[in-house]
Amino acid sequence: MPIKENLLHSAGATEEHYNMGDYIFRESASPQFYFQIITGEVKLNNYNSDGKEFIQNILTNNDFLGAPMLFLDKSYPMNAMALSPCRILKICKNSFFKLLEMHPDLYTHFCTSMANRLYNKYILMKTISTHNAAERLKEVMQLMKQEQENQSPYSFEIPLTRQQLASLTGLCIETTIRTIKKMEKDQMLRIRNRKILY
DNA sequence: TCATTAAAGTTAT
DNA sequence: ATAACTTTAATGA
Repeated sequence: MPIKENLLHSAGATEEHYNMGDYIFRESASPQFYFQIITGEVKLNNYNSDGKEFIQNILTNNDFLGAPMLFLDKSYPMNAMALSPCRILKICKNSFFKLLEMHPDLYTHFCTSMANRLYNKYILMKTISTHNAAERLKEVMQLMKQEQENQSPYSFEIPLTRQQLASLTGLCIETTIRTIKKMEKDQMLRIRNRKILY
């Protein structure tokens, strides 16, 4: 799914380092680069007027950041912040488009990646807007788990804090915690030293 | 069914 | 130590 590292390098990409808490880009800035995570985790988020955070997505190794906006003459609708120390490949818009033109197969793969992200976004949004707390949380966990090799029950440790889970589903943290406890009782997940196994 | 508030326990830096 | 995260309980929309 990701674009090969050496290919990006030969097209002029540079490797950027970010510390935890650093912004990669901010809401309303204008998109100038294609970013691809080598290692680390990045969240895409917004804050509402009360300061409450909504996390759009949490991205990790080999994911790209904010790429769809390169195709539009619009500013970023969200922030991107490093959740851990990150190594990220960065290449300017023009070089990126040249690269895609030179490699039509790459273009296709890239479109597929974007479509896939969009698809998951639709799934999550429909669940968040129509379903109860347990179903919302289950959907977030399911979407993360489907990337995993091992699909057997309780094999996947959710790499998110309760807080992040709440911010991804639009729930408050207390409801998130209580609902997770209830889901454990209902055998939908297990909890081992505070970590959620799904 | 879920948010809010408050208070306290736990873990990570 | 201090901040960040987790948990429980009470109350109200």
